[in-house]
Amino acid sequence: MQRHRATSYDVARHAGVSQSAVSRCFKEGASISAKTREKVLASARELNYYPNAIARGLITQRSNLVAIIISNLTNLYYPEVLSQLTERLSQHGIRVLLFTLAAESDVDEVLDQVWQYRVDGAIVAARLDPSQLAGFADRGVPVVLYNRVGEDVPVASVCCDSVAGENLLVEALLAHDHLKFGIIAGPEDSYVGEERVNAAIRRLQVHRANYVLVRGQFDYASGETALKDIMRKTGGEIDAVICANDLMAVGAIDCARAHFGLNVPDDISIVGFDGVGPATWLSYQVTTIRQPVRRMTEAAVSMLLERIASPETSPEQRLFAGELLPGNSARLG
Amino acid sequence: MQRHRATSYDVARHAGVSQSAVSRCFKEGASISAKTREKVLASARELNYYPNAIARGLITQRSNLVAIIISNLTNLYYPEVLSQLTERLSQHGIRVLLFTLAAESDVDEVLDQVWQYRVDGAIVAARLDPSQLAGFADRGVPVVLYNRVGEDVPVASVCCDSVAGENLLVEALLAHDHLKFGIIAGPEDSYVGEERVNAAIRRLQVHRANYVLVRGQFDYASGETALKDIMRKTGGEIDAVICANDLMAVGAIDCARAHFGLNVPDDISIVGFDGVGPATWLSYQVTTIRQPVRRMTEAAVSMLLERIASPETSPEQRLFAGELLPGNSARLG
DNA sequence: AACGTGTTTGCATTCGAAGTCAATTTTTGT
DNA sequence: ACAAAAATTGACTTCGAATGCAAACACGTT
Repeated sequence: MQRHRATSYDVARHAGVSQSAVSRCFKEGASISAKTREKVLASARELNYYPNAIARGLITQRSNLVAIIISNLTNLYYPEVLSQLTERLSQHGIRVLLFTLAAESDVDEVLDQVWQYRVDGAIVAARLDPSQLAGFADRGVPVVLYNRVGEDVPVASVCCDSVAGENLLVEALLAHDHLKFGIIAGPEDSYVGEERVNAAIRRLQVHRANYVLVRGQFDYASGETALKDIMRKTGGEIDAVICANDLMAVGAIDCARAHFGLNVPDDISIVGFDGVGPATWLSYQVTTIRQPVRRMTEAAVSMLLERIASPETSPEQRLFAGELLPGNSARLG
Repeated sequence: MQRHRATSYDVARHAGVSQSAVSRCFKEGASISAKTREKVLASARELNYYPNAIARGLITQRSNLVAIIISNLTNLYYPEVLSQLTERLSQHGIRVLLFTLAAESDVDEVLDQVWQYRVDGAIVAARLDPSQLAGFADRGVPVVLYNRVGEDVPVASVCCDSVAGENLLVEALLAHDHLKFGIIAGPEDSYVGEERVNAAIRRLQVHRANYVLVRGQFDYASGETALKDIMRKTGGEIDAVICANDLMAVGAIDCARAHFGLNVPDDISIVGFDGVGPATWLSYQVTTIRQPVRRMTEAAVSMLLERIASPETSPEQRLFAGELLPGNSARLG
């Protein structure tokens, strides 16, 4: 039995029916009598037959595969997103073809592969330029962007509202006598990173507050070094640091305490974004915006399924408000 | 161009050659003249043709897909493993079909899907019983287990040596006057969890040391509650806590500090296992065993590729020693 | 010009399941 | 019991690329 895996013909022969009958047994609502069905399923079980999804995909023009393209799996926020997306898709009988990117700008190499597998759709958490988006449109492959919107081109997308979130944070800080700000941005090619930082800056400018900006890489280590940079640049004259994500906030908090002997939040306030696991750990309790991950992944999957079912569904942006986690890393009360 | 994606026939017609010629252009080392090749590739580019991997898979009996089955993506350790595996496989032209499990014992439901997609191989970080392993063997699908070994059945596997690792930790603790131990285990259905805990216990027994055991779920919260349990059960008479992974160690450290006002490591030593990111953060600096993830993923991928190329390659276990990270959460000096 | 060698090329078939259509069986109504 | 309607069935074709085989071609020799 090992060399040659059973095909529908093998099962048909074994059950004394035609291949068509076997095929129909595995399709919901196909015309088949209960008796034949039983007979076929028994043979299938005996021969260890599983329909070949590859062959099925070829004829039905539906691979039941969805590509998930994701940039920083190591970012603590994405693993949760990924596992939720996978779980939800799998409940709908759809498998996940995973593509990871070292940097958000590496999408191109990956897309070639995506086209070859004739995926039914894609969920993308990476920046796509208009020509890349056109690639999806040309091939009739629905996409849903995750935490990104189509630049210039309308695309279906699910986002957590960066602007509203940063406004909440900045307003809260300003309302409690913070005047001098540091900002720890993400890498320049990150969409969310730029969006969050720009939102914060705009808000600070409205209030004519001062700030210095330093770039990090979204990881713990860059939170540390970025804070050092900020302290050096400002001579320690800093009330609050706004970080583009929680992981850098955590790095900055540790650095403030260990390296500068500062008390967080009494001497310095540090805020993040995401609401990932470590943000709520007792040592940090980061003041941050928590993204409603469950609702967002739910939305992404249902939007995608909808578009797979009817490709002409028009683009839609779903913007979810984040929740302010007061935490204890900022002086807010 | 959108409705109907170009096929090799379209390209053939456009370039004025046969379909065979087109096919040969996309195969390394096939018999094709430079001139035709150019012509075909030009047409392919113009028509936006990408070979259909589904159709190719059907005829070649190779899907170029590998299943990765992984249990706790939220465990901080696995995202890194997953992204490295994906990256390495993708360098060999192999795509990843991802299957996530809520609990390690849910494998069965997932395997049905795996069979349907005719994957060329699988990397599994979940417990497989002999009958499940037989399923792979029967179908000639090579498997490599990650951090697990075949129970009763020999299977290719890559592991970090739990026994050696725990021995290092326990010996170090015993050598520095720790006498009363707490153990925070993982869920019962976790392979690595049990292996680590059993190794630690055996070592403690050799030295006739006392211990109490409490079960957690491998997450931060259960590290906290488990420590509380241990403190309650022992009335606080505890020198060291051995945790089945870093995440619970971090939870326990925070709990010891915040809830019991203990100083780590002066009042209590807490050790973990994995060497994940947060373990090295300044607030924790967990004394732990770091798994050589890069070497392990490299080994897993190359073992799998080897077995895909020659299915008769006999089972092999590769056991990697972990490195003791002294950290600063245990009194070892 | 005829021959042999080696390279390109196209034809025809194959992979495994799904779906169309016509033939057959079963069910229903009278 | 019989015709008409409905349900079930099987033969055959289809999806798109790969490949064995034989035909066609290029090129160098004599």
